[in-house]
Amino acid sequence: MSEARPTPIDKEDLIAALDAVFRRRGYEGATLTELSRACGLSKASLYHHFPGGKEEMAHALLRRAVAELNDRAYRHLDRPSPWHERLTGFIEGFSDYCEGGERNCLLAELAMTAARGKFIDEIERQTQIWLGQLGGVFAEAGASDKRARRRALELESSLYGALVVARLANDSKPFRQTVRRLKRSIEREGAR
Amino acid sequence: MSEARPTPIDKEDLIAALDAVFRRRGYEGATLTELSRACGLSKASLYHHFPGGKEEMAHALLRRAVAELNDRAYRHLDRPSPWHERLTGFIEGFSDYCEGGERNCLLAELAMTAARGKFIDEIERQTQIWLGQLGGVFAEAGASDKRARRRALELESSLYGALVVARLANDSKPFRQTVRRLKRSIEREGAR
DNA sequence: GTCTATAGAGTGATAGAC
DNA sequence: GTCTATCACTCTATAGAC
Repeated sequence: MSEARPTPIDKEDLIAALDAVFRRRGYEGATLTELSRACGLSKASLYHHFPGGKEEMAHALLRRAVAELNDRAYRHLDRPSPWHERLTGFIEGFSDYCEGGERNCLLAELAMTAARGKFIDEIERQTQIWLGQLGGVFAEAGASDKRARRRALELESSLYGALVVARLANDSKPFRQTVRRLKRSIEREGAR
Repeated sequence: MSEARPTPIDKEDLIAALDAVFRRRGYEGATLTELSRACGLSKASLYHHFPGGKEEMAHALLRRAVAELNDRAYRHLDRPSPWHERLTGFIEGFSDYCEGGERNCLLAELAMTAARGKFIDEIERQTQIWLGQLGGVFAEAGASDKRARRRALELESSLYGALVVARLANDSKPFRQTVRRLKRSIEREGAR
Protein backbone atom coordinates (compact mmCIF):
# COMPACT_ATOMS: atom_id res chain seq x y z
CA MET A 1 0.00 0.00 0.00
CA SER A 2 0.98 3.62 -0.22
CA GLU A 3 1.78 5.81 2.75
CA ALA A 4 -1.15 6.32 5.09
CA ARG A 5 0.24 9.38 6.85
CA PRO A 6 3.11 10.73 4.77
CA THR A 7 3.02 14.11 6.47
CA PRO A 8 0.10 14.96 8.74
CA ILE A 9 -1.04 18.17 7.15
CA ASP A 10 -1.17 21.33 9.17
CA LYS A 11 -4.76 22.42 9.64
CA GLU A 12 -3.88 26.04 8.98
CA ASP A 13 -2.25 25.16 5.64
CA LEU A 14 -5.25 23.04 4.79
CA ILE A 15 -7.67 25.87 5.46
CA ALA A 16 -5.51 28.33 3.54
CA ALA A 17 -5.53 26.06 0.48
CA LEU A 18 -9.32 25.68 0.63
CA ASP A 19 -9.76 29.42 1.12
CA ALA A 20 -7.93 30.16 -2.12
CA VAL A 21 -10.30 27.91 -4.06
CA PHE A 22 -13.48 29.31 -2.47
CA ARG A 23 -12.41 32.89 -3.05
CA ARG A 24 -11.53 32.21 -6.67
CA ARG A 25 -14.50 30.00 -7.58
CA GLY A 26 -17.22 30.98 -5.14
CA TYR A 27 -19.26 28.55 -3.07
CA GLU A 28 -21.19 26.95 -5.90
CA GLY A 29 -18.22 26.93 -8.23
CA ALA A 30 -15.83 25.20 -5.86
CA THR A 31 -15.98 21.44 -6.42
CA LEU A 32 -14.74 18.81 -4.00
CA THR A 33 -12.42 17.49 -6.68
CA GLU A 34 -10.77 20.89 -7.01
CA LEU A 35 -10.67 21.44 -3.25
CA SER A 36 -9.15 18.00 -2.82
CA ARG A 37 -6.52 18.67 -5.48
CA ALA A 38 -5.68 22.08 -4.03
CA CYS A 39 -4.83 20.75 -0.59
CA GLY A 40 -3.37 17.45 -1.71
CA LEU A 41 -5.83 15.36 0.29
CA SER A 42 -8.24 12.75 -0.98
CA LYS A 43 -11.91 13.57 -0.77
CA ALA A 44 -12.24 11.03 2.02
CA SER A 45 -9.50 12.75 4.03
CA LEU A 46 -11.24 16.06 3.53
CA TYR A 47 -14.34 14.48 5.05
CA HIS A 48 -12.26 13.39 8.01
CA HIS A 49 -11.42 17.05 8.67
CA PHE A 50 -14.86 18.35 7.73
CA PRO A 51 -17.57 15.73 8.34
CA GLY A 52 -20.17 18.30 7.33
CA GLY A 53 -18.73 18.48 3.82
CA LYS A 54 -18.56 21.57 1.71
CA GLU A 55 -20.82 23.60 3.96
CA GLU A 56 -18.66 22.93 7.03
CA MET A 57 -15.56 23.87 5.04
CA ALA A 58 -17.13 27.15 4.00
CA HIS A 59 -18.11 27.86 7.60
CA ALA A 60 -14.54 27.25 8.76
CA LEU A 61 -13.27 29.56 6.03
CA LEU A 62 -15.81 32.18 6.96
CA ARG A 63 -14.55 32.14 10.55
CA ARG A 64 -10.99 32.37 9.23
CA ALA A 65 -11.85 35.32 6.96
CA VAL A 66 -13.44 37.11 9.91
CA ALA A 67 -10.33 36.46 12.00
CA GLU A 68 -8.07 37.67 9.21
CA LEU A 69 -10.12 40.82 8.62
CA ASN A 70 -10.11 41.49 12.36
CA ASP A 71 -6.40 40.97 12.54
CA ARG A 72 -5.45 42.92 9.45
CA ALA A 73 -8.07 45.65 9.35
CA TYR A 74 -10.58 46.15 12.15
CA ARG A 75 -7.99 45.61 14.91
CA HIS A 76 -6.55 49.02 14.05
CA LEU A 77 -9.78 50.64 15.20
CA ASP A 78 -9.12 49.72 18.85
CA ARG A 79 -5.59 51.09 19.03
CA PRO A 80 -4.66 53.97 21.29
CA SER A 81 -3.64 56.18 18.37
CA PRO A 82 -5.50 59.24 17.00
CA TRP A 83 -8.78 58.40 15.31
CA HIS A 84 -7.64 59.28 11.82
CA GLU A 85 -4.61 56.99 12.10
CA ARG A 86 -6.84 54.15 13.24
CA LEU A 87 -9.10 54.66 10.23
CA THR A 88 -6.26 54.82 7.70
CA GLY A 89 -4.74 51.72 9.32
CA PHE A 90 -8.07 49.98 8.91
CA ILE A 91 -8.34 50.98 5.27
CA GLU A 92 -4.84 49.76 4.50
CA GLY A 93 -5.53 46.49 6.28
CA PHE A 94 -8.71 45.93 4.30
CA SER A 95 -6.83 46.62 1.10
CA ASP A 96 -4.14 44.13 2.13
CA TYR A 97 -6.77 41.49 2.83
CA CYS A 98 -8.12 41.97 -0.71
CA GLU A 99 -4.60 42.16 -2.14
CA GLY A 100 -5.16 45.62 -3.53
CA GLY A 101 -8.42 44.65 -5.21
CA GLU A 102 -7.10 41.49 -6.86
CA ARG A 103 -8.93 39.10 -4.56
CA ASN A 104 -12.53 39.00 -3.48
CA CYS A 105 -13.67 39.26 0.10
CA LEU A 106 -15.06 35.86 1.09
CA LEU A 107 -17.88 37.43 3.08
CA ALA A 108 -19.06 39.46 0.10
CA GLU A 109 -18.74 36.41 -2.12
CA LEU A 110 -20.84 34.26 0.20
CA ALA A 111 -23.38 37.02 0.87
CA MET A 112 -24.03 37.53 -2.85
CA THR A 113 -24.35 33.87 -3.87
CA ALA A 114 -27.25 31.48 -3.94
CA ALA A 115 -26.04 29.70 -0.83
CA ARG A 116 -26.17 32.93 1.17
CA GLY A 117 -28.93 31.53 3.37
CA LYS A 118 -26.45 29.10 4.90
CA PHE A 119 -24.10 31.85 6.04
CA ILE A 120 -26.12 35.01 6.29
CA ASP A 121 -26.80 34.88 10.04
CA GLU A 122 -23.10 34.78 10.84
CA ILE A 123 -22.26 37.41 8.22
CA GLU A 124 -25.03 39.73 9.38
CA ARG A 125 -23.96 39.45 13.01
CA GLN A 126 -20.33 40.19 12.17
CA THR A 127 -21.25 43.09 9.89
CA GLN A 128 -23.20 44.73 12.70
CA ILE A 129 -20.21 44.40 15.04
CA TRP A 130 -17.86 45.94 12.49
CA LEU A 131 -20.22 48.79 11.62
CA GLY A 132 -20.49 49.43 15.36
CA GLN A 133 -16.70 49.54 15.76
CA LEU A 134 -16.31 51.91 12.81
CA GLY A 135 -19.12 54.08 14.13
CA GLY A 136 -17.38 54.23 17.50
CA VAL A 137 -14.30 55.77 15.93
CA PHE A 138 -16.31 58.39 14.06
CA ALA A 139 -18.12 59.18 17.30
CA GLU A 140 -14.77 59.73 19.02
CA ALA A 141 -13.87 62.02 16.16
CA GLY A 142 -16.78 64.17 17.23
CA ALA A 143 -19.66 62.95 15.10
CA SER A 144 -23.14 62.57 16.52
CA ASP A 145 -24.37 59.00 16.97
CA LYS A 146 -26.50 59.21 13.87
CA ARG A 147 -23.78 60.74 11.77
CA ALA A 148 -21.20 58.27 13.08
CA ARG A 149 -23.37 55.37 11.98
CA ARG A 150 -23.86 56.96 8.60
CA ARG A 151 -20.15 57.50 8.10
CA ALA A 152 -19.37 53.93 9.14
CA LEU A 153 -21.82 52.67 6.53
CA GLU A 154 -20.32 55.04 3.99
CA LEU A 155 -16.75 53.84 4.53
CA GLU A 156 -17.63 50.14 4.51
CA SER A 157 -19.75 50.76 1.44
CA SER A 158 -17.00 52.63 -0.39
CA LEU A 159 -14.53 49.80 0.07
CA TYR A 160 -16.91 47.07 -1.06
CA GLY A 161 -18.19 49.23 -3.91
CA ALA A 162 -14.67 49.76 -5.16
CA LEU A 163 -14.14 46.01 -5.04
CA VAL A 164 -17.24 45.39 -7.16
CA VAL A 165 -16.32 48.09 -9.67
CA ALA A 166 -12.85 46.54 -9.92
CA ARG A 167 -14.59 43.31 -10.95
CA LEU A 168 -16.95 45.09 -13.35
CA ALA A 169 -14.13 47.02 -14.98
CA ASN A 170 -11.86 43.94 -14.84
CA ASP A 171 -9.13 46.10 -13.36
CA SER A 172 -8.03 46.50 -9.76
CA LYS A 173 -6.82 50.07 -10.33
CA PRO A 174 -10.19 51.61 -9.37
CA PHE A 175 -9.96 49.84 -6.03
CA ARG A 176 -6.47 51.08 -5.26
CA GLN A 177 -7.48 54.59 -6.36
CA THR A 178 -10.42 54.53 -4.00
CA VAL A 179 -8.25 53.32 -1.14
CA ARG A 180 -5.83 56.20 -1.71
CA ARG A 181 -8.66 58.71 -1.93
CA LEU A 182 -10.33 57.48 1.26
CA LYS A 183 -7.06 57.60 3.17
CA ARG A 184 -6.22 61.08 1.92
CA SER A 185 -9.66 62.36 2.75
CA ILE A 186 -9.42 61.08 6.31
CA GLU A 187 -5.88 62.37 6.78
CA ARG A 188 -6.98 65.81 5.65
CA GLU A 189 -9.92 65.70 8.04
CA GLY A 190 -7.69 64.52 10.87
CA ALA A 191 -5.22 67.35 10.33
CA ARG A 192 -7.83 70.00 10.92
CA MET B 1 -48.34 11.87 -26.42
CA SER B 2 -49.14 15.08 -24.59
CA GLU B 3 -49.65 18.53 -26.00
CA ALA B 4 -46.90 19.75 -28.22
CA ARG B 5 -47.84 23.43 -28.16
CA PRO B 6 -50.40 24.14 -25.42
CA THR B 7 -49.66 27.87 -25.21
CA PRO B 8 -46.67 29.27 -27.07
CA ILE B 9 -44.92 31.29 -24.41
CA ASP B 10 -44.06 34.92 -24.97
CA LYS B 11 -40.30 35.38 -25.35
CA GLU B 12 -40.26 38.41 -23.07
CA ASP B 13 -42.08 36.50 -20.33
CA LEU B 14 -39.66 33.64 -20.81
CA ILE B 15 -36.62 35.87 -20.38
CA ALA B 16 -38.16 37.59 -17.37
CA ALA B 17 -38.74 34.23 -15.67
CA LEU B 18 -35.16 33.14 -16.33
CA ASP B 19 -33.84 36.48 -15.13
CA ALA B 20 -35.50 36.03 -11.75
CA VAL B 21 -33.80 32.67 -11.26
CA PHE B 22 -30.35 33.89 -12.31
CA ARG B 23 -30.54 36.95 -10.10
CA ARG B 24 -31.67 34.90 -7.12
CA ARG B 25 -29.37 31.91 -7.55
CA GLY B 26 -26.42 33.23 -9.52
CA TYR B 27 -24.97 31.62 -12.63
CA GLU B 28 -23.54 28.51 -11.00
CA GLY B 29 -26.49 28.10 -8.68
CA ALA B 30 -29.16 28.25 -11.38
CA THR B 31 -29.92 24.72 -12.56
CA LEU B 32 -31.71 23.88 -15.79
CA THR B 33 -34.32 22.02 -13.76
CA GLU B 34 -35.11 25.17 -11.81
CA LEU B 35 -34.97 27.38 -14.90
CA SER B 36 -37.26 24.97 -16.66
CA ARG B 37 -39.72 24.91 -13.78
CA ALA B 38 -39.67 28.71 -13.45
CA CYS B 39 -40.72 29.34 -17.03
CA GLY B 40 -43.01 26.34 -17.40
CA LEU B 41 -41.10 24.86 -20.32
CA SER B 42 -39.34 21.51 -20.51
CA LYS B 43 -35.57 21.51 -20.68
CA ALA B 44 -35.78 20.46 -24.30
CA SER B 45 -37.98 23.44 -25.13
CA LEU B 46 -35.56 25.75 -23.36
CA TYR B 47 -32.88 24.39 -25.66
CA HIS B 48 -35.05 25.22 -28.62
CA HIS B 49 -34.96 28.88 -27.58
CA PHE B 50 -31.34 28.81 -26.40
CA PRO B 51 -29.35 26.19 -28.33
CA GLY B 52 -26.25 27.38 -26.51
CA GLY B 53 -27.72 26.32 -23.19
CA LYS B 54 -27.19 28.06 -19.91
CA GLU B 55 -24.44 30.29 -21.22
CA GLU B 56 -26.58 31.60 -24.06
CA MET B 57 -29.43 32.22 -21.61
CA ALA B 58 -27.14 34.20 -19.34
CA HIS B 59 -25.86 36.22 -22.29
CA ALA B 60 -29.42 37.06 -23.33
CA LEU B 61 -30.20 38.09 -19.76
CA LEU B 62 -27.04 40.16 -19.60
CA ARG B 63 -28.12 42.06 -22.72
CA ARG B 64 -31.55 42.50 -21.17
CA ALA B 65 -30.08 43.81 -17.90
CA VAL B 66 -27.94 46.29 -19.83
CA ALA B 67 -31.01 47.45 -21.77
CA GLU B 68 -33.03 47.78 -18.58
CA LEU B 69 -30.29 49.72 -16.79
CA ASN B 70 -29.91 51.98 -19.82
CA ASP B 71 -33.63 52.54 -19.96
CA ARG B 72 -34.23 53.05 -16.26
CA ALA B 73 -31.02 54.71 -15.13
CA TYR B 74 -28.31 55.79 -17.57
CA ARG B 75 -30.80 57.21 -20.07
CA HIS B 76 -31.37 60.11 -17.66
CA LEU B 77 -27.77 61.21 -18.18
CA ASP B 78 -28.44 62.23 -21.80
CA ARG B 79 -31.49 64.37 -21.09
CA PRO B 80 -31.52 68.11 -21.76
CA SER B 81 -32.12 68.95 -18.09
CA PRO B 82 -29.62 70.48 -15.63
CA TRP B 83 -26.76 68.16 -14.70
CA HIS B 84 -27.85 67.61 -11.12
CA GLU B 85 -31.32 66.53 -12.22
CA ARG B 86 -29.82 64.08 -14.67
CA LEU B 87 -27.71 62.57 -11.89
CA THR B 88 -30.55 62.29 -9.40
CA GLY B 89 -32.70 60.74 -12.14
CA PHE B 90 -29.96 58.24 -12.78
CA ILE B 91 -29.64 57.37 -9.10
CA GLU B 92 -33.39 56.85 -8.75
CA GLY B 93 -33.43 54.69 -11.85
CA PHE B 94 -30.61 52.52 -10.57
CA SER B 95 -32.44 52.11 -7.28
CA ASP B 96 -35.59 51.11 -9.15
CA TYR B 97 -33.67 48.50 -11.12
CA CYS B 98 -32.45 46.98 -7.86
CA GLU B 99 -35.88 47.36 -6.26
CA GLY B 100 -34.56 49.58 -3.52
CA GLY B 101 -31.74 47.17 -2.68
CA GLU B 102 -33.90 44.04 -2.53
CA ARG B 103 -32.57 42.58 -5.77
CA ASN B 104 -29.06 42.09 -7.00
CA CYS B 105 -27.69 43.63 -10.15
CA LEU B 106 -27.14 40.83 -12.65
CA LEU B 107 -23.90 42.39 -13.92
CA ALA B 108 -22.44 42.48 -10.43
CA GLU B 109 -23.61 38.94 -9.81
CA LEU B 110 -22.00 37.64 -13.00
CA ALA B 111 -18.82 39.67 -12.50
CA MET B 112 -18.30 38.19 -9.02
CA THR B 113 -18.91 34.53 -9.91
CA ALA B 114 -16.56 31.79 -11.00
CA ALA B 115 -17.98 31.93 -14.52
CA ARG B 116 -17.08 35.60 -14.85
CA GLY B 117 -14.65 34.80 -17.65
CA LYS B 118 -17.57 34.02 -19.93
CA PHE B 119 -19.11 37.46 -19.51
CA ILE B 120 -16.37 39.77 -18.40
CA ASP B 121 -15.54 41.21 -21.83
CA GLU B 122 -19.09 42.39 -22.35
CA ILE B 123 -19.40 43.65 -18.77
CA GLU B 124 -16.09 45.47 -18.91
CA ARG B 125 -16.99 47.15 -22.20
CA GLN B 126 -20.36 48.29 -20.90
CA THR B 127 -18.88 49.49 -17.61
CA GLN B 128 -16.43 51.71 -19.48
CA ILE B 129 -19.28 53.20 -21.53
CA TRP B 130 -21.30 53.94 -18.41
CA LEU B 131 -18.35 55.41 -16.50
CA GLY B 132 -17.71 57.58 -19.55
CA GLN B 133 -21.32 58.80 -19.61
CA LEU B 134 -21.27 59.60 -15.90
CA GLY B 135 -17.93 61.36 -16.27
CA GLY B 136 -19.37 63.44 -19.08
CA VAL B 137 -22.06 64.82 -16.81
CA PHE B 138 -19.57 65.70 -14.08
CA ALA B 139 -17.42 67.40 -16.72
CA GLU B 140 -20.42 69.49 -17.77
CA ALA B 141 -20.87 70.37 -14.12
CA GLY B 142 -17.45 71.97 -14.30
CA ALA B 143 -15.12 69.22 -13.15
CA SER B 144 -11.75 68.68 -14.80
CA ASP B 145 -11.42 65.52 -16.89
CA LYS B 146 -9.50 63.76 -14.18
CA ARG B 147 -11.86 64.80 -11.44
CA ALA B 148 -14.91 63.94 -13.56
CA ARG B 149 -13.60 60.42 -14.04
CA ARG B 150 -12.94 60.10 -10.34
CA ARG B 151 -16.41 61.27 -9.42
CA ALA B 152 -18.01 58.89 -11.91
CA LEU B 153 -16.11 56.02 -10.33
CA GLU B 154 -17.11 57.27 -6.90
CA LEU B 155 -20.83 57.38 -7.70
CA GLU B 156 -20.91 53.98 -9.40
CA SER B 157 -18.89 52.59 -6.54
CA SER B 158 -21.18 54.05 -3.88
CA LEU B 159 -24.24 52.45 -5.42
CA TYR B 160 -22.70 49.01 -5.80
CA GLY B 161 -21.09 49.26 -2.37
CA ALA B 162 -24.43 50.02 -0.79
CA LEU B 163 -25.87 47.00 -2.57
CA VAL B 164 -23.15 44.74 -1.15
CA VAL B 165 -23.55 46.13 2.36
CA ALA B 166 -27.30 45.56 2.08
CA ARG B 167 -26.49 41.88 1.42
CA LEU B 168 -23.91 41.72 4.22
CA ALA B 169 -26.26 43.33 6.71
CA ASN B 170 -29.21 41.33 5.33
CA ASP B 171 -31.22 44.53 5.17
CA SER B 172 -31.96 46.79 2.23
CA LYS B 173 -32.27 49.88 4.41
CA PRO B 174 -28.57 50.81 4.08
CA PHE B 175 -29.03 50.87 0.31
CA ARG B 176 -32.05 53.15 0.41
CA GLN B 177 -30.27 55.40 2.92
CA THR B 178 -27.28 55.69 0.61
CA VAL B 179 -29.52 56.49 -2.34
CA ARG B 180 -31.16 59.30 -0.39
CA ARG B 181 -27.80 60.63 0.77
CA LEU B 182 -26.31 60.61 -2.73
CA LYS B 183 -29.33 62.40 -4.15
CA ARG B 184 -29.34 65.03 -1.42
CA SER B 185 -25.64 65.64 -1.79
CA ILE B 186 -25.99 66.23 -5.54
CA GLU B 187 -29.06 68.42 -5.14
CA ARG B 188 -27.19 70.58 -2.64
CA GLU B 189 -24.24 70.82 -5.00
CA GLY B 190 -26.53 71.66 -7.89
CA ALA B 191 -28.24 74.46 -5.99
CA ARG B 192 -24.97 76.33 -5.47
C1' DG C 1 -46.42 18.74 -47.02
C1' DT C 2 -42.99 22.30 -44.18
C1' DC C 3 -41.82 24.82 -40.24
C1' DT C 4 -42.04 25.90 -35.38
C1' DA C 5 -42.51 25.14 -30.60
C1' DT C 6 -43.31 21.89 -27.56
C1' DA C 7 -42.13 17.54 -24.49
C1' DG C 8 -40.70 12.54 -23.10
C1' DA C 9 -37.02 9.95 -22.30
C1' DG C 10 -33.12 9.62 -22.26
C1' DT C 11 -27.30 10.43 -22.69
C1' DG C 12 -22.58 10.63 -20.45
C1' DA C 13 -20.20 13.25 -17.07
C1' DT C 14 -19.47 14.78 -12.64
C1' DA C 15 -21.20 16.56 -8.44
C1' DG C 16 -20.97 15.82 -3.29
C1' DA C 17 -21.39 12.14 0.32
C1' DC C 18 -19.16 8.63 2.35
C1' DG D 1 -11.97 5.28 -4.71
C1' DT D 2 -17.04 4.13 -4.84
C1' DC D 3 -21.67 5.29 -5.06
C1' DT D 4 -25.86 7.65 -6.31
C1' DA D 5 -28.19 11.75 -7.51
C1' DT D 6 -28.15 15.25 -10.42
C1' DC D 7 -25.94 18.07 -13.65
C1' DA D 8 -25.98 20.11 -18.55
C1' DC D 9 -27.45 18.62 -22.57
C1' DT D 10 -29.67 15.78 -26.82
C1' DC D 11 -32.58 12.67 -29.67
C1' DT D 12 -36.77 11.90 -31.43
C1' DA D 13 -41.45 12.69 -31.91
C1' DT D 14 -45.71 15.28 -31.56
C1' DA D 15 -49.24 18.76 -32.67
C1' DG D 16 -50.65 22.82 -34.86
C1' DA D 17 -49.88 27.09 -38.09
C1' DC D 18 -49.10 27.90 -42.60
